[in-house]
Amino acid sequence: MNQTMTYEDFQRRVSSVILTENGNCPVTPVIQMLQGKWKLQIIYELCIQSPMRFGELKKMLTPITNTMLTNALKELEGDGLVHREQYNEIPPRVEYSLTEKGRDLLPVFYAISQWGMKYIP
Amino acid sequence: MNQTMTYEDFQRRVSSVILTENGNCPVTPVIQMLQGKWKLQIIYELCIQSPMRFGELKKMLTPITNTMLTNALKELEGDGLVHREQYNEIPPRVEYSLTEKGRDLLPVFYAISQWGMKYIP
DNA sequence: CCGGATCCCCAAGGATACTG
DNA sequence: CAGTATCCTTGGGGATCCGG
Repeated sequence: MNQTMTYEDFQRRVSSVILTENGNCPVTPVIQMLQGKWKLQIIYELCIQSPMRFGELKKMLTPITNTMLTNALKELEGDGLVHREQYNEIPPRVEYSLTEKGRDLLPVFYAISQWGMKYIP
Repeated sequence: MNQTMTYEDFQRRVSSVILTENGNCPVTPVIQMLQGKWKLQIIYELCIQSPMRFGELKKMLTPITNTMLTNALKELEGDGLVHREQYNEIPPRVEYSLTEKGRDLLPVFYAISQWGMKYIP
């Protein structure tokens, strides 16, 4: 998959790659899931260090606002990529980490990274 | 890269995967490049058949409007993913095809597709 | 400390009419 | 046929203030 392929090779393979049996494209929902100004950065921070508290994430992602961080984390949790662990203490403590589903995105990031290193100056 | 890895493996590898030497993340610009409601569908159509004329693309992507298709194609051409070939005939004819840079996205689509087939019901 | 609730802004998305 | 030009709508992104 890594060397440059001819257009004929590409066309021969593409239907099995980006189209499933029922005719749906599995790529679109994944791209949509990773959209949003802060999501990739949040995932990246949780890759480097995990778990992370809300305040730690906010500090790393400055100048993100509380609202934006809360919304992004909720969506990531809703998509099953991030796990939220709440401890009922005073003062409150909440820790975020990647799920297995989130960690399984690594091959995706790897492929994108390879492409980016080749084509992004 | 394909079997599930432990979180320790993941953390050990991630910095080399989604962070380059200069500290920039090469993933973000690629995701941004693929954003937009119609771009992935356009790329997909050009994978299946190429070259395609403006009207053919418009027909395949119904109910896309002229404005949206024009904008998306211009951005894709500006990013070097799509090639535009104009023939000075009457009536006018313009054909679009993927560049090598665009075809090289196949490993990315493949990785996303694998993830999607595992996690998207 | 970790958010929720509101209100605002602007760019992306889109409908419609027109043209070389 | 392959677009342009124009105007309109929508929702993601964000600032600010409030609460358990």
